[in-house]
Order: sequence, then C-alpha cells, then structure tokens
Amino acid sequence: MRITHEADYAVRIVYVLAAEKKMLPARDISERSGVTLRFALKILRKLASEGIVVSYKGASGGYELAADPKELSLGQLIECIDGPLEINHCLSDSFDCTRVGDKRICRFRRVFSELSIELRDKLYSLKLSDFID
Amino acid sequence: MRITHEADYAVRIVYVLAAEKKMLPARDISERSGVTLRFALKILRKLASEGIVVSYKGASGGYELAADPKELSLGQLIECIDGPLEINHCLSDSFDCTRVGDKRICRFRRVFSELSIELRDKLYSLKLSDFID
DNA sequence: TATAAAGTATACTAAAACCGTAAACAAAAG
DNA sequence: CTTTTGTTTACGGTTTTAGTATACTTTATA
Repeated sequence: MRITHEADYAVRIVYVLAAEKKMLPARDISERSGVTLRFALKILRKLASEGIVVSYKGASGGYELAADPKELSLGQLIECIDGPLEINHCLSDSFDCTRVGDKRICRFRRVFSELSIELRDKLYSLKLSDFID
Repeated sequence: MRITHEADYAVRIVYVLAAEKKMLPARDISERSGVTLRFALKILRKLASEGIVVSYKGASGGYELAADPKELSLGQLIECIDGPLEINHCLSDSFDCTRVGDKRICRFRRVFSELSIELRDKLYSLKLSDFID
C-alpha cells in the first residue's frame, strides 16, 4: 500500500528543480536530492517524457522544470512513475472480477474505487508550489 | 500503491464466513471464496491469530467468524495481512527522513501522513456488515 | 481405540516487482 | 575535436508477493 521509492525520489528531484528555478546538470540534482546519479537519470528521463522537465544536451546541459509549480501536483508526479493510483488490483482495466455479491460490480470493488478516487483527487490537489517557501 | 492479493482474499474469505454465519471447513471456504485451499489456510491462520476467526480442530472442524461484523472493518482486515496502512515508506517508524525543507519533519512527509490517516480512518469506518444484505 | 478428517507449523519456491547499475552511444558547447 | 553532458537499452541483485509442500497434531466418530 505504498508508493515506490522511485516515485518518492521523483518528488524530491522535482522539488530541487522547483526551488532552484533554473537549469541544473544531473549531477547537481543528484547531490541536492540525495538520489544516486544513475537512478536520478532514469527518473529524469521519465519526467522528461511526460513533459514535466525539459533536458538540454551537451556540455553545460542539464534539466529544468517545464511545468508550472502551481499546476504540477504530487499526484501527477507519482502517477508518472508508478502508474495509476489504485488501492486494489481489482480496479485495473484488465481485471475481471469474479467476486460474488452484487449484480454488476461487487460492493468491495465499489468502495475501493471510491477511496482510490478520493485519494487520487487529494494528491492532484496538492501542488508543488504548496511546498516551496 | 495497492493492497496485496492476500489482503483482498482475506476480505473475500471473511465475507463468506460472515454471510454464512456458521462454522465452515477450510475446503468450503476455499470453494466459496475462490481462493486455493492452501493459500486460504495460510490466510485463515493469520486471521485466527488476530482473533478475527476461531478455528476448530479435528474431524468436523473448521473456521467461524469470531468478530462482530458490525465492528469488524476492512481496515482491520487489511492491516492484519499487510501491516500498517501507509502510503509512503517514509512514514514507517524506522525511517529516518533526510529530506531537506523543514525544521523537524519535511512537508511532504506531513501530507503523506495526513493522507494515510484519512485513508486508514475511512477503511476502518467500513464495517463488514455494510457489505452483507 | 483406530482412523480419517480436519487444522498447525515451518519451510520452501517460482515469479514478479523493485531498486538500482553498466556500457555504448549521441548531441552540443567551447 | 574533445569534453561534458544527456540517451538508450539492457542487465542484474534483492526483496516482496503469491502460492506450495511436507510433516505434524488434534479430535469426532464409527
């Protein structure tokens, strides 16, 4: 029932970029976030592919926050790394529920779905700017 | 960010026992819940050690719901199998947060903690009796 | 009281997910 | 044209998950 370390690191990394408000090379991001360089690069790649950061190649290259901290949410960051925020596997599209009890959708699934949506909404309402001075 | 299959199965199993309102041998529980006998036995042992079900040994033995369905909650069942309901590993007692940003406890950790508590409270407020006719 | 039907306990294993690491490559600044 | 950076793909160790196996104990009942 936990987000992955990788998603947690993604939050740290983006926090560093948002606080800095400028482009930073991956090595600096690694140092300031406390995430190893290699792993930070992997995470930065995912963030770049989602348009959350932009990368600049070559000497004096690096990464910069692309999204507006007032718009970028914790939920978006976490889902970028971990995939959909669902508290039970039965909520995934591919899952075929065989549990008895209800007509069309089992009652447990319904409440898991509602709780997932609530949690997801809250994480999406928490913007990165809320965590910067 | 998901509960385990095992916790999901525990809910199914307890639902069967609550709907039946009587002792059932493990084989029947397995058949009606759709959980393999071996795995169901493992789960039933954990439920028994928490006092959620009681077991009767020997021929014509089986398992019976020990808790009151009006008191027994989804949260209690899930934590019985999966451990504490925390959405980030940084919330566990043993974790030493090194993240910069705040005086004593980092802001991210605070919101993860609040969200975990909210989710946990909701799962504890959902009683098994809410899912029985 | 024998025996078969149940649960108990411990340990094992296969597969998946997680958490990184390695190496070869491509782009761009100076 | 060389050095510094990012890019891509693949690899691998560790942990968790999910489920199984085996040997055992207990007890109803014939």
